Amino acid sequence: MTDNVVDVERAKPVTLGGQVYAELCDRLIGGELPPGEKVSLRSLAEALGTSVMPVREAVSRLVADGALTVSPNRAISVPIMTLSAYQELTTVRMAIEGFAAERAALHRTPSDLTLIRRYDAAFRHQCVTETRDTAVAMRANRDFHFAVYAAAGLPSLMKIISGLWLKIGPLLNFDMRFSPERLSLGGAEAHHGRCLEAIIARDGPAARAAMTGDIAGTAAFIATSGQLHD
Amino acid sequence: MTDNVVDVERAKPVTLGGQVYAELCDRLIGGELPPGEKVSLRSLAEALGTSVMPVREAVSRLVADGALTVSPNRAISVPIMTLSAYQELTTVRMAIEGFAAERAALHRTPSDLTLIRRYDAAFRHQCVTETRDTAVAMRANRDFHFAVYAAAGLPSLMKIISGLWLKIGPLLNFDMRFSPERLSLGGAEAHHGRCLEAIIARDGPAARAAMTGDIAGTAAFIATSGQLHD
DNA sequence: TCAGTCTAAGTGTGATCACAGAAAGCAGCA
DNA sequence: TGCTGCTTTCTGTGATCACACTTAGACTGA
Repeated sequence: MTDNVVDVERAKPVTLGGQVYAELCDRLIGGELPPGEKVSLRSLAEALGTSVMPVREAVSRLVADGALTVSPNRAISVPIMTLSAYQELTTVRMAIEGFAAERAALHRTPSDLTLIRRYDAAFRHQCVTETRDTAVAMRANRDFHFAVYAAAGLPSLMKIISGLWLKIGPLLNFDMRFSPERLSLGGAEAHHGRCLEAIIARDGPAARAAMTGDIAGTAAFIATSGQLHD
Repeated sequence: MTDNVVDVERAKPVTLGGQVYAELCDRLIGGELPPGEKVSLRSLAEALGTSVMPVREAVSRLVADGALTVSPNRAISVPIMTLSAYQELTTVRMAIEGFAAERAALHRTPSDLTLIRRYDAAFRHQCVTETRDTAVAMRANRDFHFAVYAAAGLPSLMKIISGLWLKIGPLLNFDMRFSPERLSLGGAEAHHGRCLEAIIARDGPAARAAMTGDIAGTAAFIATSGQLHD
């Protein structure tokens, strides 16, 4: 989890394996690899123009993160989330990301605040515009969240949250492709707005409440999409 | 992080790389690899009787977890924690493990309770006995904590906590080797007792308070050992 | 005795080969 | 048409080799 794509600022990894890891992270949270998709080391290596070695290392890390699963048949695929697993992940996210938002409200610097404001405005713009680009909107949403988490000033917590988003990403983005009009159905704009205000006011509990509300909202949205079984 | 050693129950990994990963985790949290120790792929492979390939995969995962670091010189070593990094990790631990304890108090089953009781008794026994075995005591402490976290019923949270312990382990256990008599100085027994009682009484906030108190106590103990700089 | 150089061993990373096992495609029979 | 059995391809895993780079050490020179 040294250099997840979800990190706000990222440097191009020096090692080839690291680049493949970053590339796979991008595809994963971008919804290009839908849940259940099988992944082959050799075909991926050929597609990326490298040998299997860097792909092996990247996939190994992704499997360790839980972003990919290896079947008993040794087949690698994007995990198909069950309803209970998703609910569990949502519970964990509300606790951890809620805590991060609370810390952010108490420790944010002025530069943190301008960054958060910028991404909030970008997301809000995508919500009201007619020619809505889902990918851009999702990117703005991600940037907003991680700008908040970065303001908490806890790098190791950011890495943990990155790992959580890596698991949530495929489901979230793949669903969004099929129903982009429901982007703001969970009330994301409202939650973001309340979170931003709480951070401005240095009101920790309110920031936590807004963030957990946002997560619960998107979770409810996903639950109604019918992609989850079990 | 598929199969950390710190997990309470673990199955022997089928793949050779997984076995090496488990072995390295054991050495790491057991204090056999002190902070700053350099690690070589080939020598490790020879010591474990395998080729470099499985070691490479294991080390790659450990580096991704932050349990090992690779220098700009591409040298792999156990990271030397700075004081600020340790404080940050402690903050994160108090939030996450505190939440886990709170959840455990609310969701524990009778079988969870018997397990927690057993490990608490084992740790307490090591604290009062004359012929104290530090390694056994640390093992009991770890088992107690993870029995509590397992009772929270959130597997993904357990993996996250495992990752945190992987970073804390070397420092904690290596320090303990030099000052075993201070094992109970942080008031670990008292905190464990209060945590157990809170879990029995299904008192979430009390369980969280006891757990955060325990973590803060060991953190203060480490801070006085003088191993931390910067 | 000390500084400088130069060689040799060791480092991680990437590529290629070898191997056991699992799918998949396809022919042949009922 | 539908099922069985074989064969070919493809899978991940482990081992080995190649390469650029760093580092430790001995050796030479002053």
